[in-house]
Amino acid sequence: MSKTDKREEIVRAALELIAENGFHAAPMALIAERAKVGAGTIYRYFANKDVLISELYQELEQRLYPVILENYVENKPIRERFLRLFTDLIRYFIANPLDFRYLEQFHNSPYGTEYRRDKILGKREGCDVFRNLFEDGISQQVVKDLPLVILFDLAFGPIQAVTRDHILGFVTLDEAMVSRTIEACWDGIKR
Amino acid sequence: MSKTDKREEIVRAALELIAENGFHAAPMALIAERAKVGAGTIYRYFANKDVLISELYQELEQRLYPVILENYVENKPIRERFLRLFTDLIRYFIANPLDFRYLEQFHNSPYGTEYRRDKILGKREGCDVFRNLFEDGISQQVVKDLPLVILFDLAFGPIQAVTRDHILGFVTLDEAMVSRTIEACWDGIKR
DNA sequence: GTAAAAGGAATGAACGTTCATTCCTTTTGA
DNA sequence: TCAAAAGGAATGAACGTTCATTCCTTTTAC
Repeated sequence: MSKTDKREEIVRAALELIAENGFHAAPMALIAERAKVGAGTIYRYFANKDVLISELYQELEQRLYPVILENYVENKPIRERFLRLFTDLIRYFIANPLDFRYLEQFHNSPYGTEYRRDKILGKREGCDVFRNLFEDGISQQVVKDLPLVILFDLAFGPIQAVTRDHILGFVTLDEAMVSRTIEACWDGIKR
Repeated sequence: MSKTDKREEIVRAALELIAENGFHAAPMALIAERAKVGAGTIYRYFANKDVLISELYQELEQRLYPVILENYVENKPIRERFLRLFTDLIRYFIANPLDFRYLEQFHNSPYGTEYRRDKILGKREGCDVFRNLFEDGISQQVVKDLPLVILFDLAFGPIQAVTRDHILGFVTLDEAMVSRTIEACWDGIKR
């Protein structure tokens, strides 16, 4: 096994364990076991568990962005851009439930709160498409004139909730249901 | 200090610690210290930590329900009932941020997922006002004909998100902003 | 071409710490 | 005086992390 393979195996094992049952269910020894690697080996690639968790988060973000931007076109009507962006977002998460569950765990942990604070205070560059979309929407008067944070919550809140419920099996999001759900989100933020 | 006082102190200490920094930041020894009680005393009132956590959750639910039902009237238009219910819900959480943060922590833990599964599968009786409201809305054709779970997510998703962001100081929810946010939620679920 | 030597990646047993829980002593209240 | 309640030190399991050692690859020397 090559060097990068080992790193990948560690990251994959951590993703699986944490996504499936949360941080508390992923001791380093278990991550090592699932990655088929010695416990000490993890520390050749990551300084400690916090670093592993944070780097994994960043990797997932970096995988996600290009995919949802692939079909996104800036100079289209706001509504169309919104539907496209959020449809592709839900599709990505449905196709990659481990990624979704991991991001969720991360956001609901002290790591995530800190991260969010940095993003909102502008200390960290995020995926600016969303911000641009909402700002354009406000200035074109097709989106409600509410604080950006609230618009984000109105859009991402339901998306996160329905995706979680689909992955947990509480509801089935087929293409039609995804579409109707995102239309409903749009109804919430549009003027 | 009377017997019930001690129990209350333990519950209060646990609520504070867990709400402020999550389960991992609330070891039994610290709960005991903050409650001004011996570590062993906790076990006279709760069989173990899981029981303490679950009973505290149920207590918070039991405190919440009467408050949001206080001004709720069944035979009013759906829209009015929706606005009243969710406004009172947000107000309660803003007035009781520890309760909100605790419920959030609980819901985002394995306890919470299990709990939610039981509720959705009907194994546990919940606050049926919400279900009745949405079902009435659908049958009166004023609410979108979507699965109940999705309607819940469309309504509770944003509410949870904005409340969290208010409590974390990312936005300020004054009365006007609460009202506009809940109107936006209504726009999302109404036909 | 081959054997010896070096380098460094990988290992997992061992360590110190933290935690939930238990157990035994002390205090309380009737 | 005694049973119940409270206290907190003791316990052992679980955890993240370290480090002496092994193992494997690459380099060196002839």
